[in-house]
Amino acid sequence: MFMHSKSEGSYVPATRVVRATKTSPLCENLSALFRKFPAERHYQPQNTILLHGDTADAVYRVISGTVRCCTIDEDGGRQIFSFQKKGDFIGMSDVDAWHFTAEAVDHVIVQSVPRASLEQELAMNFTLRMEMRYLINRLLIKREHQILSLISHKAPQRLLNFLREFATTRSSSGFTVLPMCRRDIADHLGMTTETTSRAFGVLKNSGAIEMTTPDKYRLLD
Amino acid sequence: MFMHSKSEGSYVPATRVVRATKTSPLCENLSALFRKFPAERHYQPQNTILLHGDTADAVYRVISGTVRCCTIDEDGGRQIFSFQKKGDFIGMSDVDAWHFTAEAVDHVIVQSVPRASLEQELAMNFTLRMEMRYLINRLLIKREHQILSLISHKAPQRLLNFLREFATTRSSSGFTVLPMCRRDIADHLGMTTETTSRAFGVLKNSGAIEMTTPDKYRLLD
DNA sequence: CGGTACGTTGATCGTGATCAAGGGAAGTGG
DNA sequence: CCACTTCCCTTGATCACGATCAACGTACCG
Repeated sequence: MFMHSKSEGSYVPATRVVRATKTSPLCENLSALFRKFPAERHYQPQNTILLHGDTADAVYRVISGTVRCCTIDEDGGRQIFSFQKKGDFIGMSDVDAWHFTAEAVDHVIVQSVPRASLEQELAMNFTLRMEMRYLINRLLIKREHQILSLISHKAPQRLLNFLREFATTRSSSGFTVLPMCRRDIADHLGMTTETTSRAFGVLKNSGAIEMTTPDKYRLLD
Repeated sequence: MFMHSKSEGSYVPATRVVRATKTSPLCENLSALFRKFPAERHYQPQNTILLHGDTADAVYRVISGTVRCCTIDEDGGRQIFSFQKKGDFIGMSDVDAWHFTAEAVDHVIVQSVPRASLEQELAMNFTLRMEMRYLINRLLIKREHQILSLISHKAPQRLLNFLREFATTRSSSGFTVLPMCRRDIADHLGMTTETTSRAFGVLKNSGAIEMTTPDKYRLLD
């Protein structure tokens, strides 16, 4: 007898929330650079924005929609490292070739700055260089938190942490909409779709979250 | 009946080895900077080299010995992100405070460059900046490989990958000595000491490695 | 209307965590 | 020098979590 308890409040939450990366830095200089290249590109759901291995000839910023950044291993396994949303930058760390693939989850609009322009600006602008360093350092710290989370948390806790972080960056209040499917969440958290679905069930039954449809949730407690 | 088979060659290896990060980059300018600060510091086993949260007022390079870089979560769980050895740099990514702790595994000798000197040099030296970017990008890619490995490989495979990578960076030929204990390896690979010990057993029985003492191994196949 | 993709739930099985015990090496104090 | 502790490695037994295999309902779409 070791099924999930269906009783209320049985799921221990909190106290171990991944130390949230501080509020997103302003990156004034970087933003200013993007303002010089206002052209927008649109991507339909599931379309590729940039492909692992291709020349990293630009950097991107998400204007709207959700982008998943992932790699595929030789066994066909996919790992989604992050979901990028409005205001997030993509591809800042790569120097020559993309070390990951970026795909549109829903309808996505991005701006891009040619790599050459970025490099030119970087050579002259000290503050921009510092912004980049902070950005990439935060990325590294985030990856290490993900490793820690994978090792020390069970599936429902990882999902809860994800939903919490996702909520802070998306909805200001009330319900949060999940633009991605269960498979995407599973590949992000390192589990199967079935486990993801069951983890949602655990969180609902324990009163940690409330859901109206499979893609809308609200944090409780 | 689902114990490990004790028969020879039963353990499927290879084909999915984490794409090894290329041979370590030269980092000529960075090395030159370190040559200007030849003073060495010595650390006894288990001693702290730098502490998570302290001001990142220097960067380090390992002269000899092995350093473990780790973080401790609020439940006491420890995650060792990397073992740094001769020639490796430590603390290049942090801008203000250390986001991890570095400890000596065995007797360790390091050199250090004051942060201020690094920053001064960075401001003037384009090549040095590029070296730093490559270094940190490789670090990020390495972390993402670690995540992928955690998700898609079983314990013996993870251990084998670790032993392979460790061997390439340590011993040129023949046997490789493990300076760290099972607990350190376990905390690096995200498993328990018992599982680590059993994983060694699997690799030995499958003919993937050969061991004389618990801290000396040789890769076969 | 059939096909497909997605979410959910159930049943079973395997990996690894956990609990427990024992052996060997090294250090300490009598 | 030996009793004693302590740490590390190993092995065994059991159990929980999550993967896997399977089935089903629903929404969407050509």
